[in-house]
Amino acid sequence: MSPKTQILKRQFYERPAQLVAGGLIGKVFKFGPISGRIVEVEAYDESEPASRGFSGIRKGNATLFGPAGHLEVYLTYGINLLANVVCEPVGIGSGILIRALEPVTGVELMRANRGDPRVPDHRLCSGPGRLSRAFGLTRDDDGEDLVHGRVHILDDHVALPFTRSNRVGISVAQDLDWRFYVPDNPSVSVRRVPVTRSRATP
DNA sequence: CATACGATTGACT
DNA sequence: GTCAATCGTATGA
Repeated sequence: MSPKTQILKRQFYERPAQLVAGGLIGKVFKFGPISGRIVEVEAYDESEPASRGFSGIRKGNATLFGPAGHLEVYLTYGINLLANVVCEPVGIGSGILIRALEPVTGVELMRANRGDPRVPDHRLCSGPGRLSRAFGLTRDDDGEDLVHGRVHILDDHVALPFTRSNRVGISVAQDLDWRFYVPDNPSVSVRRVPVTRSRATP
């Protein structure tokens, strides 16, 4: 008998981002009728310069410094909303970027939200901006409580094997292997990640 | 004020 | 492969 599906508890999130990140792989991100299984995330720690928390509390990142287990939704490139899971106790600005999901329920709603009927299932949530759009997230969802609010992360006891690489799309701290993803999963974002060279080719 | 620039995406050569 | 879209925030004159 497998244990019952449950919402992840507050204490799950009150840990360093690198630890929570690995724990999120295989969990289910759910917003109303729409849900997807997490297959790619990146950890961002307050102490390193690629993190939005690195420079302290600012106008747009207060949620990140709030209590763990909340969702931070923020705009990048003036175009895309990205979703962060807040980690660590109040006052620490660390979190996890959800980068890709494998659609589970509400696939046609996702396609409608994406606005393109030709998008194949495995591309609906294959990127941080794409999944925010597929789920219909808005800036009003910034600060949503993942434990008691409308957006949840569920544990249905499905374990997926995952590996790590360096993170995508950043210009600093590129050496940290804080991207966690399920190898060969078709929903993982396809952007090429710069290879971390331990030694430059001569 | 002016300007630079993102934890990206989609269109195009 | 290259590049524009688009806008809130940060930084400097």
